[in-house]
Amino acid sequence: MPLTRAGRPRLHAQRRPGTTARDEILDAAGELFTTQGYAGTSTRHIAETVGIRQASLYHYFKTKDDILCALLSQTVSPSLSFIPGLRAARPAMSDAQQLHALAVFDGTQLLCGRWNLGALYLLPELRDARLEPFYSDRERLRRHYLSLSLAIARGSGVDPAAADLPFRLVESLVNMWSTPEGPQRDQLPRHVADACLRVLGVPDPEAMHDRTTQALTGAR
Amino acid sequence: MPLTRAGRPRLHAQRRPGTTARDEILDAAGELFTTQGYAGTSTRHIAETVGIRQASLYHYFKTKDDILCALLSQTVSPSLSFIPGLRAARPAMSDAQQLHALAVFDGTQLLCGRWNLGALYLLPELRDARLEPFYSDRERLRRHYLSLSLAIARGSGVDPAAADLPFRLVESLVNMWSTPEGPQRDQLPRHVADACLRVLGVPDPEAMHDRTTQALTGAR
DNA sequence: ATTATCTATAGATCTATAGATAATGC
DNA sequence: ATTATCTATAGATCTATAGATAATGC
Repeated sequence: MPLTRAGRPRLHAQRRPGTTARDEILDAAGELFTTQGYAGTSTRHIAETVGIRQASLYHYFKTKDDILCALLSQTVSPSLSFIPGLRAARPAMSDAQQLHALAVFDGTQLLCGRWNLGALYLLPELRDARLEPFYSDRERLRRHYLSLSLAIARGSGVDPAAADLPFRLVESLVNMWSTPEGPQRDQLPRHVADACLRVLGVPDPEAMHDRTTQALTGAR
Repeated sequence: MPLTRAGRPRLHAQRRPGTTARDEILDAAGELFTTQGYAGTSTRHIAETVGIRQASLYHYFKTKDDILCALLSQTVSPSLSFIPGLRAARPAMSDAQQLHALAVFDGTQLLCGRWNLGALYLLPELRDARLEPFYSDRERLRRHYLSLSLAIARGSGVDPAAADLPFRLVESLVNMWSTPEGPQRDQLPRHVADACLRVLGVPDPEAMHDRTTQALTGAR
């Protein structure tokens, strides 16, 4: 419980949330990268936003690129980790119920962060070799959406060309990120998940969602 | 029909399509802005891609910003101009038929260009005061999608929260731009338009599309 | 001694301007 | 004379490194 910490004191008091300087930097970079883009954000600008000198960033990150990597690694993995649990829930949950649950979880992840980090994946400037691991995680997530969607489309008779759209619908939540706070915004993932099923020809997804809740809680 | 043109000759032969130097520059900038981002593309890089010197760009554009504006102005306007024609087609075309036709047209616009210019609207770095006119055009387009969608959702009983999704679905074509050439890709706008209606609770949009074609051609 | 910051700066860029040059047009 | 290009460069960045400084920890 030290009141002050080792090292030369900063010129400015802390302005960013986070228990470590590293977290403060990531918070500032998260805001700036998602609003000004990666190339459009200078290391000086990040440092100023944190309230430290530009060179001090390099005590925590070897390069500007490393800051981006640290941010990206927070993003896709929770949704990927959600998948094994879904698999285990078979056959209690139908493909449609699984897709719905994944879309709600993934969509909530995208919307609930302090910054719109999901939008980083859509920046064309980031198609870089160094970032390949992150994009391949994301591609694995997309494939899972795709295989669930294909199975559902097969069952309903909808053209399989529609099977990429559920992933795209959830992804488009990053373009709705600025929706003002309120129940409207909180329900977006649910509505998008419903839309995913409608696109695949499943009628009445709302009722199905209620059945899912029952299946998971064991209620009648 | 001059074999050469006025002015000092270039050091390199033409590499980019276009009848004027201005068009060559826009073609190069279109490729680079959409793949490397705006801030990530230097004027030197654009000039090298065209095959001229960096300073020569400034004979055609006052600033780097002006190049971007010229590109953006090519994008939304065709879809906006498509709307009055749709309005005139009422009441021969239902709201659902109008939305479908708009989505096919708009989606085709997005996919058929030489570069993925629609993606420029999703770059966060471009939320700039100077570009406001372009974003407000785009917002007008979104509102039109929204009002058609709301009317359709009212009719089908689907939650009105779904009414923003058709615009988002069409918009997500910019993330599918790299789909390899072929019938698959050509039919994407059609499938997305179908999906727009399914999201709004319209069953069997394919059949409806055929009826639209009949209404417009006057066939039986 | 270790740590976290600071100051200072090298070297590479980046945008935009000034003015020279080499064609055509009249 | 006009035009489209070129060369050269000013001045403002930008990333990253070197090394000084001012705390705590032992």
